[in-house]
Amino acid sequence: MSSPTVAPPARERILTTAFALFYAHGIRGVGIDRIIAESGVAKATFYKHFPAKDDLVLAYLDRVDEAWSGQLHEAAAAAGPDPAAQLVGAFDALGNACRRDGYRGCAFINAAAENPAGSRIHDRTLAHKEAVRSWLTGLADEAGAADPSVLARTLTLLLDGGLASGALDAQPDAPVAARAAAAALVAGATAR
Amino acid sequence: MSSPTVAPPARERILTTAFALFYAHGIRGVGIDRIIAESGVAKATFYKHFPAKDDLVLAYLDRVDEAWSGQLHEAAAAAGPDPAAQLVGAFDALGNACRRDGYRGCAFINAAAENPAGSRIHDRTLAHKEAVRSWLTGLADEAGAADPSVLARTLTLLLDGGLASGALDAQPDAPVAARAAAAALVAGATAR
DNA sequence: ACGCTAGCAGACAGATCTGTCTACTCACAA
DNA sequence: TTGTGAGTAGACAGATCTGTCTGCTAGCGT
Repeated sequence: MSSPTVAPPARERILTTAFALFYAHGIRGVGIDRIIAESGVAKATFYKHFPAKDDLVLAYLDRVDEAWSGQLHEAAAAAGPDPAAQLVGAFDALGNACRRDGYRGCAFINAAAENPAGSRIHDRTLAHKEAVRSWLTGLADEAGAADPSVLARTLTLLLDGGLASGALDAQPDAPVAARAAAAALVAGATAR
Repeated sequence: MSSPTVAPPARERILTTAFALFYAHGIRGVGIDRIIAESGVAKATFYKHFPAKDDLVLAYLDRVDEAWSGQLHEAAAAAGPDPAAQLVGAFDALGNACRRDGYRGCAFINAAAENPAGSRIHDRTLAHKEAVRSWLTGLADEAGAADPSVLARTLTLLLDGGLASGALDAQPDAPVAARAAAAALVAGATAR
């Protein structure tokens, strides 16, 4: 045992609580008061760290981005050094995510669904998806794909489709089918 | 010409208004008062037709289901009599949808994102997705796919992915890539 | 000892949202 | 003519939600 659980800083508590609540109930479905109550923080403290609810939402999305990108990269890396194998291996992250309890789809897609097109939240979602796609494009390029950007785009479709539909029926065949389709498409696109 | 368009019935006006507003701003983003005001209906009338907001949402989703299924079937039929070609042709509906102005993704996915897992709205979404998938499974079967349910599942992933990500960046290459991938997968699965 | 910063506790204002309820109008059919 | 059904107009209750503001406490460096 180390120190007697010193102190969890207020900002961190808020963010952790918001992460769980936003994801589980949707952004509009969770009020500031509830976040305040469940994170055990004073209202003034909350508004010192996050001047408006949207600021908290953005911080939440950043945390989601960090987590999801990490899982994607890890899964890809676990597939070994071959870029083509990494493209397919990334889909293991999808399977893991869908299997997790309380899984409710892609937090970014959900957030974008609740917010108008020009909003900061919508833009952040776009940036996230773009980052994933450009990472996949890089891998596809290394793998020698005929058209890396098309392959990457196609793979993001499978990924997003798996994220979206896996949220509905919990049946595990969605990520399996996604992975298999990815393998076929990667093989087809890199065949020489 | 039949009857001279007698009167615009209240229920219909409500539904039309709700369709536009819910889709554009999200379900939680539109209040009853606004629907009342924009459809030019009295509050009592509204609550006579729809005892609760959720009832209106359900009616809205039914209308969406009708429209989207219709477009899917039409696009498939336009591809001719060959079931394999129909599976690919269905993706033209995706392209048309993404190209439409004010396109904001799949109304069902968006609705599910705003509502908890056990809700009637969530269930309705599930039923819709299930209906699409079983229709695709039938086509895949007719097309002689080795495993019709896996092919259908894979195609729904591409479809949902296109619906979800097409909502973010308006770039038209998503539906194009989806269609191309569908063609490749259908060809691969039905090859003998 | 002093002041600064971080935090806690909670009242409060103002807006908004769902749903109820009363009262009136109009068309139409018995 | 009289009743019924559908609709209009809008006040109202009660909840909830965001954001502000006032006080108080406690650690910490100087």
